[in-house]
Amino acid sequence: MGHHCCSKQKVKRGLWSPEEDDRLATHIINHGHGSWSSVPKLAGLQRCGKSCRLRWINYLRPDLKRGSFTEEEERTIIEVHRILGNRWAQIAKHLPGRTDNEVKNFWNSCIKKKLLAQGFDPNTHNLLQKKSKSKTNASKSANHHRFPSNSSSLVFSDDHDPQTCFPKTDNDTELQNNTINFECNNSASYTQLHNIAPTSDFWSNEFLAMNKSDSISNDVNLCGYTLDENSIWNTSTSLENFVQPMQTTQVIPTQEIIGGANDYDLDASLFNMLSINYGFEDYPASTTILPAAGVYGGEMGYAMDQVAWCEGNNFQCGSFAL
DNA sequence: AAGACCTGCAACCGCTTCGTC
DNA sequence: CGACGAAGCGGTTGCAGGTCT
Repeated sequence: MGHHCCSKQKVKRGLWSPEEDDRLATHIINHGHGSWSSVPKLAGLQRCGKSCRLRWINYLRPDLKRGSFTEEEERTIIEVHRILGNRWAQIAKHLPGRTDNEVKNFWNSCIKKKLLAQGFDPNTHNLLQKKSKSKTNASKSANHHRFPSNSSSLVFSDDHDPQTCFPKTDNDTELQNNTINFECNNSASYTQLHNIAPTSDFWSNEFLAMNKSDSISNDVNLCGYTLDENSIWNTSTSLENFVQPMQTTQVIPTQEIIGGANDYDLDASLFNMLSINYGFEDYPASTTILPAAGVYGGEMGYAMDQVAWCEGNNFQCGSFAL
């Protein structure tokens, strides 16, 4: 079965011969590709336009880099994939001379296996978890590893449903102390406050560094950052590197949800519970994440949260979900 | 040596997005 | 605003070459 664009034509398929490559390259170098559907005819090829386009983009383009991926490229792919997922074309834009097809193949044949061998889920970049007997129990118990043993205020019992947790406060007072308090109200025995805060190292070293690098999408999937809970959340109530929010705060509206509902599990709900909605106000010359005042807004039903940061006077915002 | 199996990669397929009318 | 064609994109397939048994 041929493509839609060439179903009426008699087209050759399969591997390209050197002669075909030469015809196509010569034509495009001399005349440009214009409309791809007209390229086969103009170049004298028994191929469909779609096939010509692919051959040019993936193989004949003069600016393509040949050879194996470098370690630097590999790191870039992993980092960008952690944020963007399987958006190969977007990932390839961060690797000059590489094509989306090449990146995709490299991911599937090499990086994926490496991550699995290291115990990471290549889809989520989280640590792989052992499957338990029942889905419910599995999801409930699986989350303990996220938090360090010394984070006593963040330990939940198996009979506790994190989805019923909600921020204790919606006023500014506690936020201005750089603390985020959650209360679990489904059981009297779990009515305790949890003071958590992202560590400054996380934001400054990981998240901000990424967003300084290039034009990464505003849609930020932070699930990967939950891998090293010690570097993300701590129980400290002081965040010396955080800038105090202003009294009047612009809350960034919710943006596109990343990830599908299919992936939703207790990991997600737990992470959602611990997530923070940040709002921002113009804060000159700061590259620091700003926790906003009055950000809770009673919207914990959302399966996602927002985060934002500023670089100079440019404010960025993103959403994350699992 | 030969067949089975594995791996990497080029190419295809079908869906989505974009642009034009 | 909807229809249509072109382009873009990601998942999948098929094949050649390598490795294993």
